[in-house]
Amino acid sequence: MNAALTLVGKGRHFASLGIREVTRQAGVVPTSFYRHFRNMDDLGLQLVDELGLVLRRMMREARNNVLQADKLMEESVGIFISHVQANRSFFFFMAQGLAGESRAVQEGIRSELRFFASELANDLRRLRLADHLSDADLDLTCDLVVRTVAFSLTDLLGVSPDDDYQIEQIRKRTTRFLQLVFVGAAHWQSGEA
Amino acid sequence: MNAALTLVGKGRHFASLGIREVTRQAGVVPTSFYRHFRNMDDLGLQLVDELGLVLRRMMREARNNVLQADKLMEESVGIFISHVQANRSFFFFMAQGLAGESRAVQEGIRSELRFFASELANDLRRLRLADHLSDADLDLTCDLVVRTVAFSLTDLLGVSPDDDYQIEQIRKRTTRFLQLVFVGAAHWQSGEA
DNA sequence: TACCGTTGTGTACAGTTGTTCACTTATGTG
DNA sequence: CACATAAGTGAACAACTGTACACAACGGTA
Repeated sequence: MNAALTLVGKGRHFASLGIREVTRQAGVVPTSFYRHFRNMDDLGLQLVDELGLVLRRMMREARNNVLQADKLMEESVGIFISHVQANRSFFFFMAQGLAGESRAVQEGIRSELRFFASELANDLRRLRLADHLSDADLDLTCDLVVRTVAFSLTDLLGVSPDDDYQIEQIRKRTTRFLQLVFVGAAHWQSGEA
Repeated sequence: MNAALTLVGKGRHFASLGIREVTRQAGVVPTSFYRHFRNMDDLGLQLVDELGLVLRRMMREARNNVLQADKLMEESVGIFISHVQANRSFFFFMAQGLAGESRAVQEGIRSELRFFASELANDLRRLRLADHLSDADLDLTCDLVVRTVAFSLTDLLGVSPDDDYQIEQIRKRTTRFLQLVFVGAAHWQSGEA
């Protein structure tokens, strides 16, 4: 799994990886692959599971560090970006998988995102930051937030990890996107659709 | 190019396509490939160009059909969805390319999206629908709109093209996302960041 | 009609791929 | 220690890959 991730981190697309290639990178004979996975799809699914862990760690850190509500978005986006930097390959895999070859991997990642959005909704409820929104409208908002951040991932992975200027631009832009969404949510009234 | 697109439409990922595979699908001998393209990346780039045409057609139709501002979003999302249905393979290619293997293709698609966002900003200015926003804030809003729609693409491509119920759900959800963004834009004041 | 540039063909080759099988080696538990 | 299970090995296979080359059919223009 590390080998596959490494290759993805080097810019290869997961869908184009072969068994021999992965085992070569892992420094192991091709047949060893079958001791652990049935095929590449299987490996992909297990990577999705590990990705889930990465996302949960990120969520936990965000929850711990965002105590006062006013800096909520800046801090969260910052944490997001630093986790992406620290687990670049994983997030490459995630970005690729969203439109990937394997339906199962695709669905796995999508469901991680859904989970993330629902946890976010819980937190906002708990912090009483969304009292005027119905459950459905809060879900809508959180879904949009997660999508926006997920799309920023594409930007982030497109620039070199030490191009601090560009990363800062992405950070600011993403933060403003979220502010825009929350301003929308603050003035949202259910009936208006 | 049609052959490659067909394979992508069948669920294959562009990055995993080979020259022989594509020529086989095209009903042509492998060597013929080199009469038209230097390699698969080259083919991808030419597909991006054609994708540009598809997007421009879509934009034109949206401009013609959205005369009264009140139904702007419903109509636009509808047009978007019908174009996706009519050019499914192209949009598969686009969704894949955003996190694809070839940096050039990736940048090409991204620049199509930027163009799209800037045209959208022009239109909104022209229709005087965004008079209270600075140019920068209007750009921000339009960028977010385009991203949101682009992400919906992933949802749309994930469901069967004749699953009318699910498509309708996506249509409604995407529309509401856009409404949320525009409510945000309407109440946005530059200073608040 | 003769000609030329474009597209397509057939053959060839060396390298890579996924998968199989019988085998050795490592690892941790009773 | 002995032993069962897990992990890794090496050789072999047929199938497939990208690419090269010399040659043939096509289409339009002079």
